[in-house]
Amino acid sequence: MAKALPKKANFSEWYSEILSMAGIVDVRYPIKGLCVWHPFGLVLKNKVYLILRSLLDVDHQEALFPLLIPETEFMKEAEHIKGFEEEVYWVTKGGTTHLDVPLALRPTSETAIYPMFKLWIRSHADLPLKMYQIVNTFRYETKHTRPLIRVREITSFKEAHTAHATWEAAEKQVYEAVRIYSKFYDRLAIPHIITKRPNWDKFPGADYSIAVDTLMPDGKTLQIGTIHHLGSNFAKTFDITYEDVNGEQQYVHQTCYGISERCIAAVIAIHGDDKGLVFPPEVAPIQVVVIPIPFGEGKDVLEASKRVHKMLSDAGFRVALDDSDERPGAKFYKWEMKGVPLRIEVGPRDLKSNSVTLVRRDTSEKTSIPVPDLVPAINQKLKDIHANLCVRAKKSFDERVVECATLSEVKTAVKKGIAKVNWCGDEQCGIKMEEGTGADVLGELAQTKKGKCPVCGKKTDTVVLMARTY
RNA sequence: GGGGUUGUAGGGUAGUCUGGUCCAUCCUAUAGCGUUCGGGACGCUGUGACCUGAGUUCAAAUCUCAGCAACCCCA
Repeated sequence: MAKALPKKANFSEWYSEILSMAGIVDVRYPIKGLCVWHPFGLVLKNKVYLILRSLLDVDHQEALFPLLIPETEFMKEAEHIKGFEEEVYWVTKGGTTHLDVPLALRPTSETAIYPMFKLWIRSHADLPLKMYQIVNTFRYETKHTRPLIRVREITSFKEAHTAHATWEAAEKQVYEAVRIYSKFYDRLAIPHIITKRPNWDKFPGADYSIAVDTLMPDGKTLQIGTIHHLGSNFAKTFDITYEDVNGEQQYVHQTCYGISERCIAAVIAIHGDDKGLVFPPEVAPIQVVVIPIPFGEGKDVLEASKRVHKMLSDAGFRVALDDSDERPGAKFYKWEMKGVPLRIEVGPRDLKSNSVTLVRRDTSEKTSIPVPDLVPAINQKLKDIHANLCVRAKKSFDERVVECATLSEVKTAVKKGIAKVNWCGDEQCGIKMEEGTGADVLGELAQTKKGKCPVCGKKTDTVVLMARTY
């Protein structure tokens, strides 16, 4: 028997094994925190980012800014530098020549983009300006790195940057970004929760930050998106102004919001099971695999399999025919591990009745489908699979979100998931809550509920989420 | 941030304590051939490794130091 995948209950081990066994990434690249996307993993990534692009392309323009940022620009925004200074890679030499101005490898691109915004924005007619780019960014992570989750090169950072005439218009964009991200994760069947990060945890240089978190199988939360209201902080630093209708110069108000390949980690971690990957059909690199079950010479079966393959391919499905000479059982295991949503078995029994056997990855349900009905049947099954993944993931998520009134309740809840607890809003209390439970305050929920702060006992309506985080 | 452990074929390991027996063991992978094939087949014949550098020594996978990398624990 081939090497077995560890059970998903041992999540850490399962996660790193499946990445390598299924061919998502290879972590053996000889620099800490960097890894290589395998072709199969890259197709997955591209399918996922296609969704993200389609949601943004409605009213954002895609651009591409350079990787290097001169120290002189990077150092302009004081809070921003402080937030990143320990994590920046610096280029200090060109060949053998020492550079007078060191160049930063972007840890994020505000300081690359905003000097250009200054040149581009002249009048209120130029606003709002909404741009995004999908690029690699570098952060010298000192904590333990983990593929797709905590890396030193983020290979696929989608960062959007917008500029608006007023603070209120920028805030409206924040809500719009929340809506876009929420829709994105719905398409991936990833349950998620939106909070406003506490002040001590906001993006360096922002007025406030909103975060999208999901819950991993081991009970830790994963931040899978952030949205920042930058106010006019960067506008003042980079002198980004526009002429308003009265002919006066005003600072712009900005937002930025980002999603990284952590979204891929979430898809893998949340939908996968003991047999391997499970993909929502929309992003599955292969949606249907056709497996011939030969007998004797096996020519008839193979011919029939080829016809099925062509029919599905012509119908627009991403379909593979596995006519290698492994045994059928070995093929079943292999394609299940790779997360293919539907398997079609074509064998002598099927041939006799001009039908095929259709097997779902998520439920293992088997059905016999007459060949003429195959295309509509597959369309329906793929829809059913997506719906089932949504329901299944949501259930597992909801079961692990627990309302708590005391710190000891929080401490118990965060062993398995997320604790909901009241908070008076005082930073000192927030820090005590973190210290007392070993968990982090994710942020405030928009919904309120009457209660008391578990530290000072003050009455409050504010509810925060707490969890152990990645 | 602090502490610890480890590095041997594509992956997992034995050998390291006590230097020579080791052109290195086993499982897996992989190539060829044959028998197989409705849930991880089997036989035969092959392929393939001691992290990098320096040191100690007649002799280093084995001992020492440094680097790089991986993992674990604590804050």
